Amino acid sequence: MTTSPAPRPQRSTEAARAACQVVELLEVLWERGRDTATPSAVSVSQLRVMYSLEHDEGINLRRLGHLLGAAPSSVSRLCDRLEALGFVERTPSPVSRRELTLRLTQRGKSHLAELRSRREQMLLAPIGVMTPAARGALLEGLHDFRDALRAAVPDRADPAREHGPPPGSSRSA
Amino acid sequence: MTTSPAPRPQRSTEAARAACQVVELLEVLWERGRDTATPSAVSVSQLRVMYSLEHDEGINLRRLGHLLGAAPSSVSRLCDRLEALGFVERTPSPVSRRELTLRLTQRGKSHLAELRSRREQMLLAPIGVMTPAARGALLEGLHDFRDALRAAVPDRADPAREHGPPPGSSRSA
DNA sequence: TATTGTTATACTCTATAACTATA
DNA sequence: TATAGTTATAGAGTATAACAATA
Repeated sequence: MTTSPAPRPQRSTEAARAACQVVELLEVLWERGRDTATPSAVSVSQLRVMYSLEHDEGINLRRLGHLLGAAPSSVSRLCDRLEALGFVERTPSPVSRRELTLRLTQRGKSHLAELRSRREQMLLAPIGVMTPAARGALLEGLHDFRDALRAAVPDRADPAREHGPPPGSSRSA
Repeated sequence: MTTSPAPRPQRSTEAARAACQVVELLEVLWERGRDTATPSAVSVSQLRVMYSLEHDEGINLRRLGHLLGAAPSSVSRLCDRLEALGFVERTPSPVSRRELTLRLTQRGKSHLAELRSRREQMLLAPIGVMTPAARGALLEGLHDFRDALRAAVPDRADPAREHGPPPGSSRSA
């Protein structure tokens, strides 16, 4: 008898653990040289703003706050700095005169591209010492993982969640 | 003989890009629910301190600053908070009365373990929807990638770099 | 009145410079 | 004098609360 497909949940656990370990290493590696690398360095918080604006162009400030899990006042201040850097643009909303339209500027997009390029560059050496088989497995696994994560990360400009608290709000101690 | 090993550098580039994309998603996902999840939440900065102390137990404050790429004063303040939380312990060094010995407390280690457990938990659902083959590839690829990163991330308590003073000590009165 | 964005105030993180104690 | 750690001061990120303009 063929034994059951046996989901092997421990494989998932191991993969999750490995992912955490990798991210921890990158948190240290990338953060360490963050602002020594470029003249105008943006903070992690500012970076998260830019990610969100890249994905959801033209959203308003409160919506951005929801995406980031941040208070409107925090986002307002973040946008102050990003606007001063010329990376983000605040324009009046065409639909409501009390709302803003937030957007990455071309300069902001370029900066994001450069940062990504630098980060990728830092990974090439470690990836280069891996065996071709391991490299292929990494590529395949990460692609699928990324797609699964995109589906799992909530919101991402889903206006339906404007009013309801997410179902997972169990306030158990 | 087997046909050309053909380094295929573009495979590395693709893998690096996929890694960046995954980390960006996790930066948003994990940060968003950071301090809503637990009563005593530590910031990303404090977390980096804890990672370093976990790996290099008993180092002094300046060494920790080097590992983090942070100024001694910043590290001192970070340790103030972490000590107040009961996660880090500052004791006099046995070898020099002007140095400190920094260590995670048992409570700090537990907190770290809980945080990791929560993060892993958040990944189980997305990993669970992947095909078994992709999951296996992810696991294998991440393991090797992690090992390669560990070798590539410099320092990690290498006392040889104690005296490399960054060029930039210009003092104009 | 309810909502959008901003400002007021307070606390944390970070850095440079000044300071104390030790080597 | 040089080094290890702390404190002083300042700028940035964050939150809650109060506020102005708009719906």
